[in-house]
Amino acid sequence: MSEKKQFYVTTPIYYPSGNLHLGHTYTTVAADALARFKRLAGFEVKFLTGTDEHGQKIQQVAEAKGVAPIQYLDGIMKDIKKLWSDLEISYDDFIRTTEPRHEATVQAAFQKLYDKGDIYKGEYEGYYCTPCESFWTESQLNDGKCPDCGREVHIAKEEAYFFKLSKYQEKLETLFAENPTFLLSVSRKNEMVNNFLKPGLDDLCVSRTSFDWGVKVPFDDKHVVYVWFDAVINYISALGYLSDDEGEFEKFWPADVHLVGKEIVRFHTLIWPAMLMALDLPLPKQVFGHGWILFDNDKMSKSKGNVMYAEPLIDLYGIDALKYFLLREFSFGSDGSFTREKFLSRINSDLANDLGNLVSRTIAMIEKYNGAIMPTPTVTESIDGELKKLAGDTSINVEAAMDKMNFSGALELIWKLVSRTNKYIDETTPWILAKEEERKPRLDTVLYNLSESIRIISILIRPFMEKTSNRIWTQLGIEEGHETTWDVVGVWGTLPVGRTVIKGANLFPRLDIEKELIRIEEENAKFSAAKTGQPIAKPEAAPVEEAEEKEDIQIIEYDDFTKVDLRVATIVEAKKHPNADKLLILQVQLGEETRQIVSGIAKYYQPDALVGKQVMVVTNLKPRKLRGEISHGMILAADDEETFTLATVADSIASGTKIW
RNA sequence: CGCGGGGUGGAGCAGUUGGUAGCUCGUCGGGCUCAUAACCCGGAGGUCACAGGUUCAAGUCCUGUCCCCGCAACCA
Repeated sequence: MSEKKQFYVTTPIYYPSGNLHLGHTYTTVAADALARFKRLAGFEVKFLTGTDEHGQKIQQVAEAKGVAPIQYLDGIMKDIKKLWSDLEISYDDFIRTTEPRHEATVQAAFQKLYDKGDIYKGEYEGYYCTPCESFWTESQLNDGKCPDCGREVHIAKEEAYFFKLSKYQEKLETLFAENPTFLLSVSRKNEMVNNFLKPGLDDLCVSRTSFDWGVKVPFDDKHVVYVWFDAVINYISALGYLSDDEGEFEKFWPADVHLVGKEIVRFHTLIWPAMLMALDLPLPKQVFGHGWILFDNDKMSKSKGNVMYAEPLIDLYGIDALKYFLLREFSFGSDGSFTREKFLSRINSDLANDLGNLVSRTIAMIEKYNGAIMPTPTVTESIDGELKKLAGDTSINVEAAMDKMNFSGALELIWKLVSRTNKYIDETTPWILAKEEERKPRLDTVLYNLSESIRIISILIRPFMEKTSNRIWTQLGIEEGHETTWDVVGVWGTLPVGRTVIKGANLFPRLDIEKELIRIEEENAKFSAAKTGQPIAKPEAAPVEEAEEKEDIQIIEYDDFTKVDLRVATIVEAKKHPNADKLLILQVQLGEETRQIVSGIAKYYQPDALVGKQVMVVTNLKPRKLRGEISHGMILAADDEETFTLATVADSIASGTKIW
């Protein structure tokens, strides 16, 4: 009678700035699979996700929209929760940092550290980058600009509270030295140690006075708590730390693993552990910094028009296909590139051909050869041994892979069993056995073995694809019960006989790749347009400012079209942007006028090659600075996966001529 | 010397504490016909970017070189 073991897994709390894309989905799906796996394996699981709702940017965005921050947040929250619910994410708790239970813990923790002397009052003077909400030292600046975003910084001085991060330097060094699996994957560890730990840690400024959308410092309400200090506390505030009821905290802390994206590893492996040390709390057992999902090898970004959203994929192919793909295709530690081709080919080969077809042919044979009744195995042959052995081993190996967060490895192992089972059909040739009456007992055994293997597979895939798992059970004529538990996943012969099997619809119909490529693109574009009010556009086209909240732009009136002033321009000068790799600064002739346009075409054109070219230009776009250079208009161009080409005119014509 | 990631058969990727390369797709040939034109078997194809070094042994450690990618808002 042992108590259930606990397992606590978290995702980052997401910053609710708009629509979550496939990248966010990735982390959460991974956490979900892990949580489901652990539940299946008999653990008492706590799976936490949430949103990070404080900070200057939220305040600014809300102000721009003329609503209170919390109203703005409530709206976005609905979308996020809907996405998780569409994906059937099995979180146990969803924490918002604006909830009283969280704010109370933040304040209590802050107070505790202040009382202890690990937070002290000081004065901060430095270079401040407003958009990044970061102070920088002079040596950190890049050309006098913010090293993170490249924009202007200004000297700011403020009274502030500091956390004695430096005090924990040695302890952190020891942590990394003695606990090689604290931070995975390994490359990230080197990054932390080399870049931050070795140079030495400075005390961290943990309060701000420049805005007030945050948790008030309990003993000094001019200050709000620094968003990162605030944010990481969520992992313990959700458990009730320093509240009236610390039951959950005692039960689940320390966390077994924090799943985080690679860009926030620093906060989770230096600052957060130091905070916990200061609070005299045990550290999370592991932080896993996973890679990004790129889109066609590029970081997803709204303005690049290369954001892939989860919703269209779910609508088109279902959540199981998406979850399977995300966790199977990519290696969790490193970056991976999403392409529609990969996605579709995975569905076809792994899900339709291998798994779907296996179930289909097996059930079809039981219907055909045994009147749809699950037969009783009686005649074992040596050839069965290999299948049984692999089935038994697979669950053990899958568990080991999952413990290492090796999701793709786990699925690969499961699919080895799928393949082996398909092969078993070829080896045993049931259709031949069926021709001879006296071999019926052997046929029965073969059919049973196939079904048993499928039963085992259905349990193994359950953390990743619950819907499919359920559908397989229905086809096998079983329900959730003894035979579907993890305890008997590797126990051959558990599947009950005598049940009626039901041949359902194909688990995963084969897809016509060519057609589906187009559908995905269309649906994603439609979704993106509906969500953001922006059509897919070139980078320099996006006047990002109040880009949200416009109506769907599918069809426009003629009058709308005439609002766009298109003209022929002649490029008279082109040079590289000094502070940007992708941008060229062009001087173009528009009739009498010469104006500057910054264009993101450096990748495709040499500056010299452009001079003299006539191009089409949108002249009445609101001017905008791009990396410090004013851009007054936009050059039109077309591109697909292979080619990038400027839109030009068929014959030479005077610059400045209007285009209709 | 801004920071970081990476260079492994045609494509996309794995390669744990160093021991003579694996997977998926594709391709070529064969088998089978229960099944979703699916499944099974076999073949071809890699001097693991390059050059040094450590070692009995290196894709896997060290040094150097070359090349590719990302670094505006937001953000896993």
